[in-house]
Amino acid sequence: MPSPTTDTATGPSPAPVGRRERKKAATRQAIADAALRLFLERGYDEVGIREIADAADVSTTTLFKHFPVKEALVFDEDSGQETRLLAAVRERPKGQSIPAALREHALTTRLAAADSDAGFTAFTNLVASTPALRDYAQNMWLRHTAALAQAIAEESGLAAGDPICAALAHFALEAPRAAYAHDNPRKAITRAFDLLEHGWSALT
Amino acid sequence: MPSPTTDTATGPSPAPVGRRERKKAATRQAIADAALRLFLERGYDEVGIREIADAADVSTTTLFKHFPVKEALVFDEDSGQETRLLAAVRERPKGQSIPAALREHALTTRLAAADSDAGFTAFTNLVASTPALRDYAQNMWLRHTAALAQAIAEESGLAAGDPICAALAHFALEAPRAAYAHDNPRKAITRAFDLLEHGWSALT
DNA sequence: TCAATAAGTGCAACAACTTAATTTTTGAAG
DNA sequence: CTTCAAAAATTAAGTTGTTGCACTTATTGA
Repeated sequence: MPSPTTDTATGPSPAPVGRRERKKAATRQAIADAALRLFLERGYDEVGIREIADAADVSTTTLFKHFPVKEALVFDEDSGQETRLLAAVRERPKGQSIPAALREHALTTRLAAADSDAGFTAFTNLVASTPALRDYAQNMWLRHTAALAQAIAEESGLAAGDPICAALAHFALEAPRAAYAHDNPRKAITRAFDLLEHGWSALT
Repeated sequence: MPSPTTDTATGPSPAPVGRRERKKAATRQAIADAALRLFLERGYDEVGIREIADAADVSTTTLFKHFPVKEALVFDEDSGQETRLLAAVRERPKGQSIPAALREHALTTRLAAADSDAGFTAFTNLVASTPALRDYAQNMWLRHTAALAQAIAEESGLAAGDPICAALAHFALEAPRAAYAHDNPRKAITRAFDLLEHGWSALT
């Protein structure tokens, strides 16, 4: 689940270099911010594309150059999340196991986004209460697990279709979700990944 | 995966009684048939709603009274499928285990639809090659597993959220899918459900 | 027979999205 | 600094899925 906030820290997001790319990124961000604000204020279905474009002071065509469909406005930095997730596996320190890398990623990136962000709950509610967004998020989640499963297969040398890869990918993305309901998410995540780590090392 | 063909046999579908309901069913079928024919001929995205309505000789308003969204035209009898699936579990003969009931249902209903229907492959290809339909089918599939999981929980007396129910539901719907790739689907299904049956009896 | 109800119609409208032609902005070469 | 090609944004005019509304027609049950 992507965080709705603006990237302020110099995180792992590819810092735009030229003025051109910086401006483009700024426009994109202005659109996403305006959209999220309006959606949270009045609900996803009550806000039209034109209105968002007006609020961000761009034309609707420009809006669609940045976001292919309306739903994508809500899951703005989703593609970045997936990139970082795959990077966490592919570029993990030598000697670190794949589940360990995933745990680290879950603890740093995902938990940090969740509890530093005050609007996170509101965001989650928005998605949960809007059918169109629920469906979109669900399919997004499936694409992420598929991509992660493939990356795991490549990194571990297992066959691309091996169900173990799919299962690990599935659990690794499900664990943080389940942990939010827990009173101590940090601990819940750690223990869940302990389980995965043991199972993984036994099976590979 | 639902079969695209018209119901001709007196299957478990609730036979319409009054003239009114019969007519209604007839229009619905006319629309679905026209839609599928056009989609197979020219592709999902190349056929508009208005064209389908014309082909079925109804107004677009009427079309949407029968099918809430365009995608639903393709998965016409999906809701019936789900009903029959749940019924197979809930109304199984006394003494029959849940996995056994699911196997029977897979063997009769689902396999029968698949290899009796010449257009089945074309239908599958249509869905697989159209992103909108892939996504829709995926979400449909998830709703089915959720519904099945709940039915299994009720029938077995396990807690509603028990992961075992979700897992059995998942595998029971996945098995026939995987079996189509096999050279002898009937045998593949039977063996897959043997596995589930043993696991189930051990765990409950 | 008659009134209630449900199915179907025609049309206009809206919102999401596309396309094409045009203008502005920008990075960099001369 | 000027010039120029490409990227980004705009304007305007569609197309398409989907809905609302006012209305007709057919079926049903009393």
